[in-house]
Amino acid sequence: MSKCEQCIVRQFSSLKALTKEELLKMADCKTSYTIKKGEPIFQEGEITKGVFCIKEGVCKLSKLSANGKDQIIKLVKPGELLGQRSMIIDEPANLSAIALEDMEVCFIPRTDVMGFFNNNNQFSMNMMKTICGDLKDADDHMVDMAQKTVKVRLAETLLYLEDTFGKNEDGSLHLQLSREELAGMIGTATESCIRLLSEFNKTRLIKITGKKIFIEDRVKLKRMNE
Amino acid sequence: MSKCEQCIVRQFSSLKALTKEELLKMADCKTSYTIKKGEPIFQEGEITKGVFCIKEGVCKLSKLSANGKDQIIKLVKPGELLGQRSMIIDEPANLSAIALEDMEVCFIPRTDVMGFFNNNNQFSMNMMKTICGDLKDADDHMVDMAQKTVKVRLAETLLYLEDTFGKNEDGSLHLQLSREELAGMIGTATESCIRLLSEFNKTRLIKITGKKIFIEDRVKLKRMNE
DNA sequence: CTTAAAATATGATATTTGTCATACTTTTAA
DNA sequence: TTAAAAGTATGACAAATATCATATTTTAAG
Repeated sequence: MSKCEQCIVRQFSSLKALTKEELLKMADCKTSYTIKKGEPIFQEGEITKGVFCIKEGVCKLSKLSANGKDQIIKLVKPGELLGQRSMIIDEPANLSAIALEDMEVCFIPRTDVMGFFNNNNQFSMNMMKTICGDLKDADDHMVDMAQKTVKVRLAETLLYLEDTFGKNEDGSLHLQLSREELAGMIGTATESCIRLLSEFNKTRLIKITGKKIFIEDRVKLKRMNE
Repeated sequence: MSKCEQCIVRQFSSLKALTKEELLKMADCKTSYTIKKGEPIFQEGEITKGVFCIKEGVCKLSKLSANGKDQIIKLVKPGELLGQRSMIIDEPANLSAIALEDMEVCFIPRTDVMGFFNNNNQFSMNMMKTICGDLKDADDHMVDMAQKTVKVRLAETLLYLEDTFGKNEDGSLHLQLSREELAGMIGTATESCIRLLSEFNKTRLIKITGKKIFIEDRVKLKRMNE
């Protein structure tokens, strides 16, 4: 069992407020998992009995809509926690978490997290701030969905992907989403997404080489939402 | 200065966890306001130095989008608190709060709420749960925005308005929104909203008499999102 | 290596939604 | 009380987006 004390990613989440003693205790109660690309960490409606800390790999939080399409609400990266909301209000998961890359995650049982939560004010405050940040993001995202065109949403999403997950050495977006997933992020039909990507490719806003996407003109992509 | 102890609406918010002593203290530090229909409680970007408790009247939380349209994120009713998120992460308001009816609200300064927050675990837990609930609602709402048609969103919104704010004695929706506001809730152009209302009226799903809207066929309205 | 399945791409077309113009109605203020 | 302003309504049209069909390319499985 690896030591939580030495885990770098905890610095990026609410967990950074935990004391050495708490970290030792956490190392005892946690379980580590390896999750392959495409596999779920948990599914919408499932009762999650704790919180997951992402050590490696990116996953999507999505929800199945009545029309059968998967809407992606958020992408989650190493250092972040999953399942905080469900833990606090003790409800089944509202979203599914599915690995977009091979992942390493640690599971910490509800009772233990709640223990830290009640005893360590800084920890609960951090978690609260994270959730408040998520709420702000969700509100902002909702306005975009309601008021911006698919084209603008695609432009914004491409920039977000580069800013958040970076580029490969060749300059292409590091996080590779399928066209269907990209469509799920911007909330449109897969065909519409593909069509707009082609258009962006033709107008030199991006360059597409097989599965790789290169952002060629950040300025014009940014200007689209004005 | 009225007594918080005797205020009924506090039962419906996180404030119900406060002790008698805390309520007495709160009565001392709070300020009561009357806000006329159409007036703001606070605006997007404004620094709010505390939390508002709604005693009477309904308000909308909205955000101005780049295209100049106001997207309504949430309607807030008596008993609920406003400005919790901004208080916790100490940021300017992300949304504007504007009265839809004449309102009575109490303002409680940040430092006082934070005092209760740090000393009364049940209170902070309640507030946290409220925010988690808001986050769930926002995520669900986002999926609707992205995946459902304007027609279905209108049907759902009408049912929501009846369920949440009730009917007048004549059976019409108690909360009267302008067509523009209704359009802002469902995220569409005002004309589109009006057109669909007319259609619903013709097909007897609703009945429109001047500004009044009567829901005539709940079952069919509900079935639209299938 | 070969074949089936999945993902990507594109055309044709239908549907939805937005925009602009304009008329009518209600509310507000002088 | 009346004129102006705001809100509501509707038509005509344009633009955005979805859907269905089908071709091509890529990936996965045997």
